[in-house]
Amino acid sequence: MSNPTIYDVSRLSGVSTATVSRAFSEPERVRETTRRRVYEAASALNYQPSAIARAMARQRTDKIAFLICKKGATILDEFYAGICEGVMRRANSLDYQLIVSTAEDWQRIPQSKQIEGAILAGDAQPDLIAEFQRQNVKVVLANHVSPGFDLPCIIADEYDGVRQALSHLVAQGHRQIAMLAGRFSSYITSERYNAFLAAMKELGLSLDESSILMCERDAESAVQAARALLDRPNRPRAVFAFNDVLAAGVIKAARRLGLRLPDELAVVGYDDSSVCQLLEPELTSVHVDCRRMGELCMDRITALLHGETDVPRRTVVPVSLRVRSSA
Amino acid sequence: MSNPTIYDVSRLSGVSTATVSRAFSEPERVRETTRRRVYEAASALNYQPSAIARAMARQRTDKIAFLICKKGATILDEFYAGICEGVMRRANSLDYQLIVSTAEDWQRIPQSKQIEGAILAGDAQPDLIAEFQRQNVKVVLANHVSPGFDLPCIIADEYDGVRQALSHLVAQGHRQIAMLAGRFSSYITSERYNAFLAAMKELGLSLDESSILMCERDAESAVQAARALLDRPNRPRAVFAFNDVLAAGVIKAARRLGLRLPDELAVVGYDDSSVCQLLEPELTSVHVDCRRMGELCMDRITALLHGETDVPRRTVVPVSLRVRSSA
DNA sequence: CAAGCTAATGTAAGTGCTTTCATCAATGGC
DNA sequence: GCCATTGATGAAAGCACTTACATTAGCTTG
Repeated sequence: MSNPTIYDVSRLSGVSTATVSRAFSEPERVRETTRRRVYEAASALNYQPSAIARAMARQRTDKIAFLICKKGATILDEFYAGICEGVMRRANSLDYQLIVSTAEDWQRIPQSKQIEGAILAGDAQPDLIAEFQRQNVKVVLANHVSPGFDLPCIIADEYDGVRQALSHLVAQGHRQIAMLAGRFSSYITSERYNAFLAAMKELGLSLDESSILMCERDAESAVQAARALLDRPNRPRAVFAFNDVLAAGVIKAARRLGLRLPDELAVVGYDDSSVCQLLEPELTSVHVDCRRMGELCMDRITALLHGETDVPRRTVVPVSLRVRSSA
Repeated sequence: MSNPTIYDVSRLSGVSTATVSRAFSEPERVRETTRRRVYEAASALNYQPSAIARAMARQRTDKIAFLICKKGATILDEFYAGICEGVMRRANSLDYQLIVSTAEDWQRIPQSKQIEGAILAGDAQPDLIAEFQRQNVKVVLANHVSPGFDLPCIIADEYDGVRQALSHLVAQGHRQIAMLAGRFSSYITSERYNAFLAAMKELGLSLDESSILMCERDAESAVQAARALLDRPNRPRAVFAFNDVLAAGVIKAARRLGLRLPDELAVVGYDDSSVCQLLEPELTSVHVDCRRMGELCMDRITALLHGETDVPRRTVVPVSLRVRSSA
């Protein structure tokens, strides 16, 4: 019942275990004929090298973790799922095993996980990072920058995303643009906010304090906020929402007021999540290539693991506005 | 630089490695005072037992895999992400490590992964299952039933879901109900289809061949299909869509035709995905507790791993209609 | 207080690979 | 044909734990 070991293969093929081992991990170092003998024996026995034993001997586990650090976020968040998907793809093709978890769950368990690297997505707590560094685990940050640490991080071009969105609205003739943001706690959202201020200035648009709105991060709060905004006597004709869920809220509110989109109200979202194409009108949104971000994370981790020292610290992935019918 | 081992702790605390080992894995078997000495030494050295070495010695890895088997599906599919989330939660709290991947990616890599169990979500290929069984890996199926195998599987109550949806429409006075399904290839969707036929019959509704529609699985196809349906002289007043994306397509089509919902057209979706609350009107949909499904999968796996023999083979999780404003 | 018993601890043999170093075979240059 | 070289293979020592079994310490009890 127990699995065949390298000894069984060694015996059956008549070569030493060293050769069997080499036949599997460095085939070019063993002669063609012997190699074939080994493979035959192996498949006859249905042998597969044990990853555990290998890890033990090599002192490497080929295991890395993807942790969602944003509070309350899970793999159900499309954005993080997208990054995860990218990481997963790359991890699989590089033959790394990927452990997926949230930072909270992860920290609840004392047991050492023997990972070689960790990709932290979202606002990673400094003490988590420090802990990993102490354990000599390589760390890469996704969608976050942690000032205190000198780590590779992969972020989207917030500034350009906001600029593209606003430029588009301007091109449609809008000059009065309201902004709706979820109450933000994360590095990235405040980054986006700064980008908004900067872009408004750059485009020469006046920034009316009253048209900067904050709400909770669910659609219903967005509806409320949007409603208040749209009820004003001098309501804005364009709204830039910090994410698609909020944008959907704005659209809902507009619909309920009987406004025609995009004529009477233009709406732009952010993230280009799957909901954009399900709304009517379809939502114009800033597309962020989160899969790509995930892939880059994995690339940085492997570079670190290979001992490379000149790993880029800050990689900004380009974004692009997907123009649809909401603006 | 290298991590401290059990020997270091043994030396520092003045007890044997066996005792150190026990102090960590069966604390009750070592005297209070010694235990404390061991812990002190361990924390002084910043020692953490190596999961690898432990796995090696114990012949257990505490590692299980969650594989998305549905073709083309990824962790970005909200439904699978939900199951994954449930599995993850439970896995973490039970101190199992979870490897997440798609079945395709998984099979591309020959290397043995040393997992003890696998949770296969969606239509798992028989040969994949057989392969796992051959390797003595415990298997549980999520959202799928594979007739050829005697495996625990966790599925949602398709029949009841459809029945609830249709009953609700009937309660609203509808008698002519059209159905829109994505071209289905999976076990579950055909199950849902059968449930639809059965429920229609049970409710005494006439089933007009022409009001059973199929389309591709994206929103745009649904729009096309719905448009054709709604253009008919004698158009139906209610549509039951097989999932929320299709339902969103129907709503889009209806909006474009200027129909008022739910008065002129009632729409019910399936899955209760996050989009339901973002649409206007909000989409009435059949809620499936996929997190729960994931948790149950994990429970079944652990039962199997503990050698229990009377593990339930077929667990049906209840569903419930979330009534909103689209119907 | 010795015997007997149990609880606590130690000894050492796995666990299945990798890898260093040594050995041996084969090849080529002269 | 001999010696230096290179390439292929083997022997054996880890890697960091667990655990069966042996041993010892600590109590109880008559």
